[in-house]
Amino acid sequence: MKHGPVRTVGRPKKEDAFLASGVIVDAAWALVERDGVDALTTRTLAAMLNVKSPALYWHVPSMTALHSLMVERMLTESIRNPMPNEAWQVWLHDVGTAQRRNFLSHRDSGRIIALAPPTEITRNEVMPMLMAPLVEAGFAAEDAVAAAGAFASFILGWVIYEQSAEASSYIASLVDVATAFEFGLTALISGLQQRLVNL
Amino acid sequence: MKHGPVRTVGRPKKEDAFLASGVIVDAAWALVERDGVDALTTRTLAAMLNVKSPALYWHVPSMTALHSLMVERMLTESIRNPMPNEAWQVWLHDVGTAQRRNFLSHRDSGRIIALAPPTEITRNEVMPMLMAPLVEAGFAAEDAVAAAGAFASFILGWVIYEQSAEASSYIASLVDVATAFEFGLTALISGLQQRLVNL
DNA sequence: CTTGTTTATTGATCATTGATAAGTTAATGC
DNA sequence: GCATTAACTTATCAATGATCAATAAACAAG
Repeated sequence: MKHGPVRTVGRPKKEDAFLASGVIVDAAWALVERDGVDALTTRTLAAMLNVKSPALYWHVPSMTALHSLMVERMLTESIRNPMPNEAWQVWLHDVGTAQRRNFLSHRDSGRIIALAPPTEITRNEVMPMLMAPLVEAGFAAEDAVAAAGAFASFILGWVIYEQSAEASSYIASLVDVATAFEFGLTALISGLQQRLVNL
Repeated sequence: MKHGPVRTVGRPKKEDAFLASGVIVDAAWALVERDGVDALTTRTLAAMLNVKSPALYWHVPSMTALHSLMVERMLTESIRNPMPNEAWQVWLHDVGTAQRRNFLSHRDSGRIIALAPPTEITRNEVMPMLMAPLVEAGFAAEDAVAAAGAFASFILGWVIYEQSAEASSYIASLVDVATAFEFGLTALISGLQQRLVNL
């Protein structure tokens, strides 16, 4: 027995696991992946951490803020800079593929993104990380923003549909979903390339 | 006074406005557009219709079902078939522009789409209406599905970001949002065109 | 060591929310 | 006229996000 199930009021003893924002986010994803986003409540999450629900509010200001943290965690996992001499088209294609895979590996992530305001990290790290290689490739600054936005939008929308049981079973009845995504992704990238050379 | 504020139990008198699924959907959108999706509860919606909340359950089985009906209403508003001799690229561009405008005119529509399973009408009417002109243009059946999916995903994702106060103010600080959307839309379409000729 | 302060939790409690059950009555069919 | 159906109401539930006061371990100061 690590620490007994009985717990008294007050500050936890030192050997007890400390809660922290990071630990909470991990538990939240674990819970969502097991039971879906509707099962993510302050009580179930707290129970998973051997804690009562008000304790969470010491570390995280609200449920919505937790959603944002969850998104932030996920986004930073699946973005990378281009390797030296890697063509931007190849890099973008790879990042897109990785992001879809990453989103899909987090159950209900599309819905969570949709209801979580982007945090500062998203704005100051993720977006610039997407845009910089495009500027490098010759896109005007505004076009790079637009291209990165289109790319992110396509992936978010796609995952939302793919994670909806009804939508995805409908699509799957018509076509192989992964192939269809691939088709759309390459189309978008080649369209961006065309906008680049036509200047 | 049309009908007094006092209402008795039981079936409503004939001159009272009947509730119906369509009326409820109208009221729901009106409410969401005024106060946002978080204000859409069974009670506020019922109050708007001069009715108590359990009455809604006679016409609509659940809140989620209502969301689906709201989405259905919106989608069918902004899709059209191509006009005779209208190039598919022009048509798709126009439909995309109209859909973004239409989505944006319904507050929080992106979030509502994200949490509403698509209804049969969406599957059996909206998607085919998008795909048919693409097949006509020469796309293979599977490619038309993929193209329509990519198109719908791009627009949904874009609107979600644009309707998020934080995301949209961030984007707007860098670029004109409508122009950026236009850029992404034309890129996607020209990318699809390229996949069509490369066969 | 004692004492006061900070940190991190619990228990109690609220207002809201989606949803159900049972009662009630106007309209409708026979 | 009478039974049935349609369409509501009132009353009520369990679940949820959130707040507040009480509490105790940890820690810093003297």
